[in-house]
Amino acid sequence: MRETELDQNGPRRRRAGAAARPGRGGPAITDVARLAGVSHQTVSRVLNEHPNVREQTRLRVLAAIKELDYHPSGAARTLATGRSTVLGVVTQNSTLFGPSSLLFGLEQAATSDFDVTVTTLRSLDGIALTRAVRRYIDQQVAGVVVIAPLVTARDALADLPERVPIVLVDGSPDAGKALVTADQSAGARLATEHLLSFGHRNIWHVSGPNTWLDSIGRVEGWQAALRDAGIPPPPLIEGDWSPASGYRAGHLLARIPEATAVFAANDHMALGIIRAMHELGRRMPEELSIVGFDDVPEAAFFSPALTTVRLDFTEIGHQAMQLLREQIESGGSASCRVVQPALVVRDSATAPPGDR
Amino acid sequence: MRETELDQNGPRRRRAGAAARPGRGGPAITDVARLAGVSHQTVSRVLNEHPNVREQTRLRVLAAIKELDYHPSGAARTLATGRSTVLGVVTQNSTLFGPSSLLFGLEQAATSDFDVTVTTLRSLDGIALTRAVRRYIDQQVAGVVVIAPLVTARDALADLPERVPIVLVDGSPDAGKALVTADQSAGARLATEHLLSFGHRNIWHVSGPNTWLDSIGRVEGWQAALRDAGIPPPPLIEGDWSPASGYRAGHLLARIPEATAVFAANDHMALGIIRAMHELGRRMPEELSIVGFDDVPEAAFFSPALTTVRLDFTEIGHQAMQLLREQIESGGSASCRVVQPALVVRDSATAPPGDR
DNA sequence: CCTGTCGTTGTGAGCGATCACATGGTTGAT
DNA sequence: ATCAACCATGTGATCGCTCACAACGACAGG
Repeated sequence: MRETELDQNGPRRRRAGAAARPGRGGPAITDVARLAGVSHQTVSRVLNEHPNVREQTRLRVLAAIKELDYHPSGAARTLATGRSTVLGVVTQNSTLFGPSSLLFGLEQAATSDFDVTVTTLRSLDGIALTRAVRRYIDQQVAGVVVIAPLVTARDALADLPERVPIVLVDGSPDAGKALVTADQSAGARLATEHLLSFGHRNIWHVSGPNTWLDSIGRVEGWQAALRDAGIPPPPLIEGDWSPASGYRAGHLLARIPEATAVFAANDHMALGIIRAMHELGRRMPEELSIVGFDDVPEAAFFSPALTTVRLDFTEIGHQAMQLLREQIESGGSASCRVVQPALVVRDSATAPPGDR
Repeated sequence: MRETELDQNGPRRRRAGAAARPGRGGPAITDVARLAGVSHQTVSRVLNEHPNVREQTRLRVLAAIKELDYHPSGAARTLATGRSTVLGVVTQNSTLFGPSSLLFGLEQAATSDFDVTVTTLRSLDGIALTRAVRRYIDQQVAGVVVIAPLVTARDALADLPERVPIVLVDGSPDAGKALVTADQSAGARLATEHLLSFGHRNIWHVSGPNTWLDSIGRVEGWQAALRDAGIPPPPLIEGDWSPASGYRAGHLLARIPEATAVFAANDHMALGIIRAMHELGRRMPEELSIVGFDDVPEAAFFSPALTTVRLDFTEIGHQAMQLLREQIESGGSASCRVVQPALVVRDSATAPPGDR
């Protein structure tokens, strides 16, 4: 397009027609430049909001951009600058409520500034994780977010090249990277203290796998709360987040008459426990008080409605993005943000039998 | 570059050392070429598995690649070829089980061939959807997958440029694009016929919002199954997928004594119904039989364990990727794949009161 | 021995942006 | 009036790769 009056009959450039173009995607920066009657560099300046462009020129360029429906090529820009607007997110291939909510929260927080690409790993072991992050680095992404709730992730991430802004979510602070995490321990404390406040003295815990940092933190919070109340913690029942494991734990608990309350490390295990109690004809919360963790959308509709601990995943996503932006813009340091959970009180906890 | 033995002491180019390099990402194709003693074009041929390269040369190049830990720059390749290995997925920002499982299934199916980038939309209206797809096209993605379970998506996608391979998932066939979808209607039939087989004659349905294609399909299947059995369908109760809406529907149903069975359009609404029945002291399945849809992981632990319809989201993801590959490779046509659901029988359905 | 074809490799020109630097016109201070 | 400083703009190189085409040698057929 464009060809001024001077060379109207000269040899045609590759891009002839204005709209339909054979080879590539859309119009290029030179097309805009020609239409606006400026150099490609001036167009580039307008695109990048460089201050030293006369307002009048700016508007001419903007008009040309609009007329041609021009969109700058990310590939070319990446090639020229050596950095891109793509964010890599590494997460685990699971439909667990936590990780998948986190992903959505992150995506939401990144909108418009960045393009988010996701790699889901079958297992979060060191090798797979390192490889995934390396691949992102090779692709010259602007930054990487690793959702790393597993212990195994910690060590793998320690010896990663420093080349790229990176934020861990739900990981452990000692990796030396920027980190956003939920205060699992505080959440567990909230849950346990809620049960303590009803007078329960024998509060059991069904945990997640001990390979999960979330799990470890919740165990610690539970134990700490009990100890602070001068109560020695009963043995730990380890589950695997699945309702099935909660169900098994429920059957186990049913055989322990002195257990009047249980804190489950997630809502789905709590559901398993509830199910077991239903089967055995135990009444809740009268015979067993239960507190869960996560506040999945359906928790309010369990029978009894589950008292649980809520995490604001959207907030976590926002914090992570903020930390990442800081690093991208100013090469900032490895700070750490902790998001506090909140107790959601419903019907699944009450005073123990003896108290009534 | 090039510096043969001749100018070894000449002025150093930007990239001096083999491994550590200041400016950009890693070694470039020319570095590999130099080390292997061939031209950059030969390296390119090896990278792209061009047939006419002598085996010996090939190996030399491969060795050089390995030694330098060279990774080709996606940006440069995209710029040069005009196409990339990035897949754009457009979905809705929800943590609903279906959409999010779909996303994971898709990601899994794409692994290694493509990089998947996700755009989550707050609402799937025409404008937002079109814009998201356009943005992907501007970025010269290799293909686009749209998870479009809403009616509103249908029209928006009809008048989209043909420039890019595109596959709809969970959309409607009349958009004229390639499509992978679950046979919602057949699933609903399965559920309804299961209830019919117990002798139920008065089978109600709690549907999803009528803006969802899934929802519409399930309603149709339910009605069709009833009509085939010579039973006029009772009025439809419309929910919104949430357990809360199921709960309300449950209370409504409780007032209708002749309703002996209900088919809920998803498991979480089924949970809401169950919850309402618990509250009202109705026994399930004796007083009300329930069948759900989705088979969420926790459905087996509802009380009663939920009979439901399962969709294989991994399969859907695979099919979508396959369709997309066909289009990318051969510019193929707009074929359509339908995945069949399966009934998962558990405890929430039994014969109606009168039959016992 | 000349010529044509094929397999293998190299050369140079893009792709579409940015960056470093050069240029020319205004200003304001000397 | 002179010079520096600054603004607005343009020029050409460059990023790392692929593409089109050229070049070269080997080997066949006339």
